[in-house]
Amino acid sequence: MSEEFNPFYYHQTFPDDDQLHNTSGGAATFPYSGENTSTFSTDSSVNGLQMFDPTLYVNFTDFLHGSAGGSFKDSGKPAVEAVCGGEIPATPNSSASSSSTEAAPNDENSNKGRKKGKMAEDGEESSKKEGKAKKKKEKKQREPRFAFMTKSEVDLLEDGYRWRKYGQKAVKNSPYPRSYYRCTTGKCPVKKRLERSFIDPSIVITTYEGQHNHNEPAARRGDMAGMFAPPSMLGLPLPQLQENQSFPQYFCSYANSSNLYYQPQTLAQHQPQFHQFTDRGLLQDMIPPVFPNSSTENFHIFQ
DNA sequence: CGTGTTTGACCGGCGC
DNA sequence: GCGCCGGTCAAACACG
Repeated sequence: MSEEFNPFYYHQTFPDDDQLHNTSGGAATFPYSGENTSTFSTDSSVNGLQMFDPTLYVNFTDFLHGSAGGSFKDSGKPAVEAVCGGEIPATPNSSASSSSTEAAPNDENSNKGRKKGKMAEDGEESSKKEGKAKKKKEKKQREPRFAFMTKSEVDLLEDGYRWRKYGQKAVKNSPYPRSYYRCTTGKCPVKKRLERSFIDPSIVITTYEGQHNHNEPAARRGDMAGMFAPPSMLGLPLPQLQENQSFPQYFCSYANSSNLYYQPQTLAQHQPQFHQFTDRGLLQDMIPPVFPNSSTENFHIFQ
């Protein structure tokens, strides 16, 4: 494995969203760095995640290890850094909230419809069928998902929310299992999955699904809230490019069925999300992330 | 005792 | 219809 963080870039798509899969390639010019024109391809995928060829993204590495970014290897402590990718609905604000409110009851229904498990011996048939019939009515809709990768020695990264693990499964073709977590705050529908990349085991792939229905992360220790959670998952407005930004250090993108949105951010913006762990997992000089109001207007679009 | 994890069974979708 | 697979359930367990 290379010593440097290899910014594989994952981009989440829905299984039935083949528009993006049909995209054979494209080109992007990164703002503020005229010569940084890269191509991208979407011909490979892993577990439903589009995987961008990292070799085409040398400039990402430059961004991530740019002058202001510093080295992530300059201490013996576990280091973390992240590249994120994801998908937002066509109208991020409205549909995001509606989808989350829709999903909560759905989830409950499905749980009730099932219940039981190995304990079932007697008159289970009826309830089983009931559950099936209910299920059949409407195809379960996928929540918007947002995947990003973090180079970290710890699997479960502190993101300010409280999570309960509810499952673990072996991942096909990977020696590393996938863990399933649910947000434990109230009836929050958000789930996340964690798995290590089998390509580079030092990388943790985190996939968030759904939107938190509570504004504030349930700050547990008040230290790292919001560190690794993508802004959209925090219920925060998406970050906005500013006039005086000169060096994008952090790359964040979203895609819907027709467009891939991306947005570089300044170090100042992403700094709260990129830093070293100390041995206690605490951070010094923590400042809250600042995400000015924004919309997809502020994103650049691959077409 | 409350909270969180482990783990085998179960469910439903999907491809063959 | 069958088997595979990803996702989820929930009892048992661990721990503070």
